[in-house]
Order: sequence, then C-alpha cells, then structure tokens
Amino acid sequence: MNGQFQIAMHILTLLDQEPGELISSEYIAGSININPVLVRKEIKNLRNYGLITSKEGQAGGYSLGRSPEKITLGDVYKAVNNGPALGQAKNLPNPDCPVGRQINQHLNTLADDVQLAIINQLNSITLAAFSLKFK
Amino acid sequence: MNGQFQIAMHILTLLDQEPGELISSEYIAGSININPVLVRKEIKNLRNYGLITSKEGQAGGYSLGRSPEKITLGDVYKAVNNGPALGQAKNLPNPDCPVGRQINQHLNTLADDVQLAIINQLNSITLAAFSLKFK
DNA sequence: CATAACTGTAACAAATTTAATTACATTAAA
DNA sequence: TTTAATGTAATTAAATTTGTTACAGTTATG
Repeated sequence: MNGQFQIAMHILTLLDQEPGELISSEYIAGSININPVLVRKEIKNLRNYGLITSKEGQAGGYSLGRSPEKITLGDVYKAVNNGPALGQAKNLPNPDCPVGRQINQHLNTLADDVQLAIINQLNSITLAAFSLKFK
Repeated sequence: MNGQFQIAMHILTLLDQEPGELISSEYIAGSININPVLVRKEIKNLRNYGLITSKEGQAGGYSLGRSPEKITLGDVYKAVNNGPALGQAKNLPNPDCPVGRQINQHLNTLADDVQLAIINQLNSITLAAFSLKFK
C-alpha cells in the first residue's frame, strides 16, 4: 500500500492555491517533504490524465490542467490507480480445488464492485471543494 | 498492498464448503497455495474476531466461528484491516506550509468516508452468499 | 501411556515493492 | 550564454510482505 493518492492530492491542492501561477517541483517537494524527482514522476502520470500541465525551461513549472471544479477526487483516484482497494494476493490458487479454481474470478468481480463504490464516493467531491479547506 | 483479504476470503470459503467438519491448515494452504504457517497466522487474526474457531491436537483443525449467514464480507474486511483503502503516505508534510500543515487531517477524514463506503458495500454480501458460488 | 497429527508461535531469511538519490539531457527565459 | 527549470533513466536504500524453519503445546488413538 503506497502513498500515491495522498501525494497526488497534495500536489493538486498546492497548484490550486495559486491559480495561474507556475509552481516548481522543488517547491512542491518541500511542502510534501519528499524528493523532487518523485514529484515530477507523479506529475508525469497526472499530466497523462490531463489533470496537470507543465512548462519546461527557466521560469517553468506546473499548474492545473483544467478548472478545479471540473476535477473530482474520483478522477484523481482513477489516475493514480493504486491497485485494487481490497489488496492483491500473489498466490496462484490450486486449480485442482473447486474453490481454488474459481476464487480469483469471484474476488475480482467483488473488487470491481468495491472500486465502483469508492469512485462513486470520491466523485462527489471536487478538487475545488477540497482545496477550499486550506484557504 | 497485500493479499490478506483474499487469503481470508479463501479460508472462510473453504470452511463453509464442509460445514461442521474440521479442516487443517495444511489442506487450506494446499488450496490457496501458500505456506501453512501463513494460514495459521491469518486464522489467528480471524479467530480474534470470532469468525473462526480452532481445535488443537490430533484430528484438530478449523471451522467457522458462526453461521455464514451471519458473517458479512464487511466483517472480513474489518478483521483484516488491510490499511486505508486510499493508501498511506509515509512522508511528514512541512508544517510551515499552510497546505502541508493541514493536509493529513483532511485526507484522513476522506479516508474514513471511503472506508465507510467500502464497508457498506461489503456488508451487503454474506459469506453464505459468496460461498454459494462454489457449490 | 506413547505416538502421531495437529495447532500456536517465534525467529529468521528471501523476495518484492516503495521511496530516495544521483546524474544528466533538454528546454526556455533572462 | 548562462541559469533555472523539467524529463527521465539508472541505481541504491529502506520498508514491507511473504516464505521457511524449528519447536513447544495439545489431544485423539492404538
């Protein structure tokens, strides 16, 4: 279980504090208290989902990819795709056992349902609403 | 992200296949395809939550702690307590930053809401209903 | 009552995953 | 042309998870 979602939320919240301005990975890393390279890696991912835009070169930096009212926390969750919320076993169940043979299939549909419930819940909150708590 | 929930579900499903009988950790491990000690470790935990009972000595083994109609998958989820579903960052945010200072608090209430949504979803399914798929 | 077949648990080792670091190429403003 | 950024690869370090070994404790059974 890793902290991608938290890091992503921290980044996006920071970017929403100073709308229009470009913020550097070093500044962001200083607030999160992690390595700037990790920030840039996570931003690379979030940018693939249109949540962040970046500008290279001196005076470059990052800003939100679209209005924070149009970013839901469900969007963030889907972007980080932190693996199934119920966890992921790495065993290969015994195919000679009636339970072992089928269990992964049933656990997977279960995981899908849970993921849907999570995204539903998170879609009810926008980044704008979340980051309002810090102003 | 680990596989505790899946292992727990596998164990409980197996126990529900042969009601009344005692099943050994070795048999269970053979179906899951993991080490028997891991099975006993997970069972120790599930037993603390009343989901499994055990009997020592020769001809000993495991069985369900209560009727499978009275075990919901939410109970299992709570028992394994796989850590927050949204993940867990291990950084210590910068307390001199307005965002860093407060973000963990806000992320935690978010995590609580999500956990509630998950448990709600999982409580709608009993072990009896789940394990029926294997009969 | 001795043995065999289990559970219970601790201690350690291996494997995997996550996070951190270093290095440097690329870009663009000043 | 220098400076301050991003972009990204490669490597190392740390933490977590899983697997293994060993053995003490328990109880049915011959």
